[in-house]
Amino acid sequence: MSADTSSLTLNRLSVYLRCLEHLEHEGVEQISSAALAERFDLSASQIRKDLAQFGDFGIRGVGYDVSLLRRRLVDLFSLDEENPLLILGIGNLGTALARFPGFHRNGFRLVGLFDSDPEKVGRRVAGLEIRPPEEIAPTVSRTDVRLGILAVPAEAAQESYAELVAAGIEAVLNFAPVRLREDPAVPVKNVDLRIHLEELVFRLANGV
Amino acid sequence: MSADTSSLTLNRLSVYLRCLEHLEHEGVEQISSAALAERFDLSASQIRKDLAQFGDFGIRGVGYDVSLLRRRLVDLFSLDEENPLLILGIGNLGTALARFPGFHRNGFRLVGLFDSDPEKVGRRVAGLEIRPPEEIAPTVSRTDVRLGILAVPAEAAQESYAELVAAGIEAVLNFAPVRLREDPAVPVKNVDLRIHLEELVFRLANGV
DNA sequence: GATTGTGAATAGATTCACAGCT
DNA sequence: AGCTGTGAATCTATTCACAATC
Repeated sequence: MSADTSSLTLNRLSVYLRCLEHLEHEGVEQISSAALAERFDLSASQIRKDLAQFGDFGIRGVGYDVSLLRRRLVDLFSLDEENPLLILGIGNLGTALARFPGFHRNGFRLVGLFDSDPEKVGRRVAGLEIRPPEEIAPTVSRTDVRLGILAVPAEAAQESYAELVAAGIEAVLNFAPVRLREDPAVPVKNVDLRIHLEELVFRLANGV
Repeated sequence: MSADTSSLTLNRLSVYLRCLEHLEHEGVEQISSAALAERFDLSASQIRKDLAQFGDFGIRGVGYDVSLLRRRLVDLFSLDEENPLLILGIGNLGTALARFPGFHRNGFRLVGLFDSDPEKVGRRVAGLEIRPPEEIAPTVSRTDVRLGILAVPAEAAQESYAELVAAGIEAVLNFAPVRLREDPAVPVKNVDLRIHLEELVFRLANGV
């Protein structure tokens, strides 16, 4: 299947999923691409093209069945299962992420919290006990967790990424403001909060 | 000046800034676009094109002066001043963001925390007292804060955005997983953590 | 009559390749 | 001799416009 889908398309599909959840909650049953675009300030032809990559989800002359399309997208992203996650680095940000509701429902489940600081090991956050990094590999074997969230300080990020790779983690969401040297088998998605602020400040200073 | 710079370019410039900070810390004084690209897995011609949009920062035959280029980028993003920020919604995520070191140095300064929950008003987080949303407007007048971070639950996001707009905030970083109906004068950048996880899960399930 | 799915057209971003400096 | 800055070439993404379908 289309493994060559761009990040742009995939990320828009996630947005459509949020919109559909919203509409289903409101009790809307059918919607056309034009109405969806109007309602959430999207592009109708882009919605159709994005969706058409994965199947004929709509009905010509009618539109899309909100609930059915939502289920299709949930299925596309394997969100019907509970995808296990672990977090390495339980500082301020790691703690907040551990408590973040979106990581406990909606297709994800936190199965481990790790920190190299012996002071933190043994504490409980969000119902899980913080464990030392040596225990990542056993957790991977036990739970089949494939996704790791990296929330360590910038200095430790490269080394911590290597620990995740060595333990068998297959993809990493990196919150450290550092460009990691990637292992080709373990893709990294970076989330750098300052990047967004910097863009907004630039635009404010330069008139959009 | 080029106010028509794409987000793609601006975000890469932020990445270059991180790389230069790293290099300066290591004591590197000069670097060519090719070496920079090699070191951080970037594209040399793209680095040159991105930088050339804002001036002739390099020296032909030599490369870029690390410290000088870093200062140019800091200047470009107005990070030499301390850009004031406020946060609306001091739950788990808002609290973590308030404590996030990147929002206290590196060109930003938190000047206000707001929450509509009377239980929370009066508590102190990261050295600031949480205040009710009515006090956003006075804070805007007093501190000239232009940037607001929205960290409220999804249901409250649209209304809270409207409060920020009404109080005179000029740009918003939205952490709620909702597409906001935007006021054309107050741009929104969305940070949806689930989007990234969903992309990674999709790629794992479909072989990159 | 309305709306999808899609090839063709346009717009935008990246890479190439080299002339122009140091 | 080496590396930047940049137009031209390529690649990617978005929008248009309409035939196919309900």
